This record gives sequence, structure tokens and C-alpha cells, in this order.
Amino acid sequence: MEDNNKLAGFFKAIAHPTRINIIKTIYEKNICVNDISKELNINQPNTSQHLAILKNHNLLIKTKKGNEACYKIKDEGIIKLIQEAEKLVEKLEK
Amino acid sequence: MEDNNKLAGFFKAIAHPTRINIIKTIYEKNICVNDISKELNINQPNTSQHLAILKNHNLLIKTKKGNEACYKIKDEGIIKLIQEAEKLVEKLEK
DNA sequence: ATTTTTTATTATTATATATTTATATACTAA
DNA sequence: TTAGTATATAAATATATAATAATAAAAAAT
Repeated sequence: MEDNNKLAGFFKAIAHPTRINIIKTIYEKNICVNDISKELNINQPNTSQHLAILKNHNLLIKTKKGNEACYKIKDEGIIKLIQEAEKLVEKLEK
Repeated sequence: MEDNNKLAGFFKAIAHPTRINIIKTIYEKNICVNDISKELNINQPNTSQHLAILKNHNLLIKTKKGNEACYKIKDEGIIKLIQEAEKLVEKLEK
């Protein structure tokens, strides 16, 4: 039952359209904050904040190159989980 | 991208410890509000509210017997998804 | 008919999350 | 060293979610 808190925290981390978008966008990439910000058309601080939330839940890995910060998916399991959730949502609608 | 809103809404629906608990508890049962309320030790209005959220996201099916309302899991896919999420969270911690 | 039981809804208050704006830090380049 | 670029953090505001308490609605039992 206490584990439900941890799990709920994980779901909360991905329960945001922008963060789902970030995960999908950086999949198979190692991409820096500025490029994510431009590509998704969200401002820099908000981008950093969402990235921090995902990183804090161990979904992303951060590396630094000079003054740039690059992020990538830690484990592709999150991609699979999102895909399965998408299928389930479709199925549940019927 | 618009689909991310729908998906985020789905994750939000399950991103709460009590609601995860409800899903796990009523799995393979058809159980009325009062019994859920007692079993999980949450008050009746709060129980009804959480059930309504899950039902609104098509996760539960509601039936009425006399003056009782019974709820059951609509599709066991949600159980599988939760189990996979639990495994993933464990894996990500390492 | 009235009371009891069960559930749902509404209103209130409390708490959490999100977005924007401003500021700070770190590194690079001139 | 100063100016520029990239990122993070903090503060302020707005919005959303949650929990409790109060009320309403529906059916059952007396």
C-alpha cells in the first residue's frame, strides 16, 4: 500500500502533455535543452523544469557538454509503457 | 500531439495512491461503494469521488443492485499496465 | 408515510501543480 | 576581464486537484 505512493508519483511525472511530448521527442536522441525548447515551442525555464521532473523520477539521464545540458531517455521501457497506455486508452473508449 | 492530452488525462486518473489501491482492490470483484469504503478506510463521499474519476476514464463499470452501486474493472489491461509500471519504477531506481 | 440505508453531488477549504517572469550560475568567446 | 550563450533556480501568480463537511436523491424497510 505504501508502494502505491511511489507508483502514483511515477504516474504523476508522466501525467502531463508536455512531458509526454518531451519523452517522445527525445527518444533515440541525446538533445540539449535549447533544442528541445525550440522544437516543442516551450520557453526555456519551463523546459528545464519539466526536464528536471522527468530526471528526478529517473526517466532521463543528463550529461553536460561545455555549457550545454543534454538529456536522453534512461530506459526505453518508458516508451513501451506509453505505447501500451495509448492502446489501452483506445480500447477503453469502446 | 493533441493525443498527448488524452493520454495525460488517463495517467492523471491513475496517478493517485487511493485510486491505484481501488483498482487493485476491486480486481476480479464486483463490489459496492460501502464495501470499498470500509475495506480501504476512506469515507463514503471521497470513495464515490474517486470511483467517479475512474469511471469517467472508462476504467470501471458501474451497475446498480437495489440501492447499492457496484463497480468492477472494465478491462484487465489496466492491471497489467500497473504491474509493468511497478517493474519499470523498480528498474529505473538502479 | 416516515425512517433508514446507500450513494451521489455540491460547497468549502486546503494543498499541489503549472506557467510566467525575474534572477542567478556556469561556461565560452572576444 | 567583459560580453554573450545556455541552463537552472527562485519568486509570483494562476490553475487544478484533493479532502472534508453538508446536503440531496433514490431505494428499502418499517
